[in-house]
Amino acid sequence: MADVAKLAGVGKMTVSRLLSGSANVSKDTADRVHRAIRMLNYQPNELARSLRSVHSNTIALILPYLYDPFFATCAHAVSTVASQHGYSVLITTSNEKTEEEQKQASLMLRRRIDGMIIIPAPHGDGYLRGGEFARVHVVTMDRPAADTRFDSVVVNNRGGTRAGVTHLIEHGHHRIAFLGLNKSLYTMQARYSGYREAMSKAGLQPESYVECTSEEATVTTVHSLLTESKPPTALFAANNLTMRYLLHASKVLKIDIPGQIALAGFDDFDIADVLQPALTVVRQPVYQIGEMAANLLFQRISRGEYPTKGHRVVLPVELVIRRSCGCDPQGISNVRGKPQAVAQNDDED
Amino acid sequence: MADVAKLAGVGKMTVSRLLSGSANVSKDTADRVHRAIRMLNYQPNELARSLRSVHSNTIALILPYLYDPFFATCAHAVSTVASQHGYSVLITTSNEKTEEEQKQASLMLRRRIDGMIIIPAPHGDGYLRGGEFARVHVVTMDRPAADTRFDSVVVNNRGGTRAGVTHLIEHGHHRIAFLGLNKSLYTMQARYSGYREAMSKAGLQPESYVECTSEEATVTTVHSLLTESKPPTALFAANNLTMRYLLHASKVLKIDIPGQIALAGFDDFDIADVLQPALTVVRQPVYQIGEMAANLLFQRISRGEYPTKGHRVVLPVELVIRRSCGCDPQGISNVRGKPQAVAQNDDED
DNA sequence: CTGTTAGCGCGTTCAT
DNA sequence: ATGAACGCGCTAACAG
Repeated sequence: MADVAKLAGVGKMTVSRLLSGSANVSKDTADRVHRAIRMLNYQPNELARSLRSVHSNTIALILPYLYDPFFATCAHAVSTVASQHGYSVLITTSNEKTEEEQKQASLMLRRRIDGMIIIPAPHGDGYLRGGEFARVHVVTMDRPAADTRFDSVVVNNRGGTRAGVTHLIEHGHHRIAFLGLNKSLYTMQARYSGYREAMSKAGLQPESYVECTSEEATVTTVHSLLTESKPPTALFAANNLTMRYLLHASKVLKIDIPGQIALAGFDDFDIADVLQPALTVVRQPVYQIGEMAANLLFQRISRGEYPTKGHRVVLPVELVIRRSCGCDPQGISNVRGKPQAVAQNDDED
Repeated sequence: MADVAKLAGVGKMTVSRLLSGSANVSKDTADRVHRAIRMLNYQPNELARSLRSVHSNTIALILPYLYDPFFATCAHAVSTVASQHGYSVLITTSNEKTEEEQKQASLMLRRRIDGMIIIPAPHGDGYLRGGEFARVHVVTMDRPAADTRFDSVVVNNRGGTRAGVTHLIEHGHHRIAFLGLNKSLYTMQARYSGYREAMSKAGLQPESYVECTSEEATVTTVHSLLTESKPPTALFAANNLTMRYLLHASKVLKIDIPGQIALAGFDDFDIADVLQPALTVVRQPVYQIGEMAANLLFQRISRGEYPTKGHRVVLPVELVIRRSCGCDPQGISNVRGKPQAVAQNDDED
């Protein structure tokens, strides 16, 4: 920068001012400076800029995995919004491990990020209460934060599941099993609650939570489930991955869907409508989750104050009825299924 | 840091040395400093550290989309390797647009990143020849770089496609169509070459490239393809997305696979083996692409020199035979299909 | 083994 | 409207 200033015959400050647009610079000198910048191919050092000013124009994004399409889509949304605000995104994966998440979070702090968006690992975000996080803006998504200071964006897990399970009940099913991943995940618990509510409301007995840990294990689990004395006649898959395990198991065990067993699940995905049969699912607004989280974060950043109470945003979901639940085939014009809004209840999640 | 030094009764340099482990510090003073650090809850400022030293311990990752599972998995690998090396990753999406990519790339440069990994948009990486990139380490993946100074990691697109198409030919098909995305993508061109080679070698006439731009358009395209005077009896989908379009079209048009039309594609994905029929695909080592790219980058960073000639690494692919090609159903033990190595040819890509 | 000096490249604060 | 100092937090280069 000193070189530019010298070449243009001005002080460094004039160059600085011109670049940040903070003060008025006469048309004449501005031109000279611009030319000098071109000549020398000058690029400002953002590092030095961040060191001097307080903000780094960088936010951190910490999530469990990147190869999960749900998380990746959230990340894409965050990245897009950040870009629009002129911010960069430092991304890291926690592999659902608290220690990794915490380690990365404090590394980010040392890098002086202006804010962070986290999909917290189960039980793990207590560290956010620590003093070092007192002066950072934090927003969590998909799962709420333990610390109520922070904003979080979640979807209507309970209501959505209730709608999905209720739909299965309306098909005449009495014994419906709920299959999910690791029980300690917030989303799994919320969805299981929705399942129990739907069953109870219909006067049915909720079954206990069935945990699917792997593709292979799920085959065994489903097999034993179906050879019980009173086997379920319908299954609800708590998320994408569970659904995949289930589909694999149903293929291996040669289960006819929806003839023998009806099926519905939480979270829509790319080829859910192309499968045989097309899957009935609760669709969540994946991109919007990330978008909303990022917007909340930038809102906080621009306000600059650290509120004592965070807000929990609950995004609505919709039931997409296709064929795996037992509904009739639909015409070509409606091959994607007709989304059906799920009543939104503000205090739900 | 000055506070820590004062509290411990030492100079700032001692603290600095202790933290970076660059020189020996006596056990005695080290303890005092450590205690002071605890007391004051001192966290080093990585920004200042980067400004002073030459390296920022940060790399940039620029890719088209994050919601594409292929790209996301590459990103996950990069993030994991970077973490192992103590590096952070600045991520951005280009949306396959050259301008966005270039803009982000130079922003990264101003942030003084130590290296960058790019999945370059078509035609777009000429800017990498610019002088500002002379002092950065760059590795591209999935697609080669225009500038031969840089390393790149690609897979055996041509050989893999040749193997897949040849397999279809061995099933007795003579008219095989090749469907892909935007023709200007490197991978599409390489795969189309492989297709033509396989056809020519078998004495068959390669069909022209069929471009699938959207789900809806593909329905129309496939329909007109199949109502030609001599319609193809087999289709090869050049990637994941094309395959999805194709599956959608085959559902809408009620095409029986593999009875009416045989099908194979490039790039395996999560539920390809669960579909009816299970898909025969060329599987590429997605995670390894990102891993290898990151390793190459860190290798370059640690060497510190900027070579004039980059190396192109070609990763092998394998043909996973399932049912959509017309092969017989396989037992449960082999439901994932049996991968079959594709002969690797060093100068292929 | 440890302290001192001198910047890294900027922006803030004062002066002009 | 512009320039000169000073300092952000840290480390490289020399001292001792």
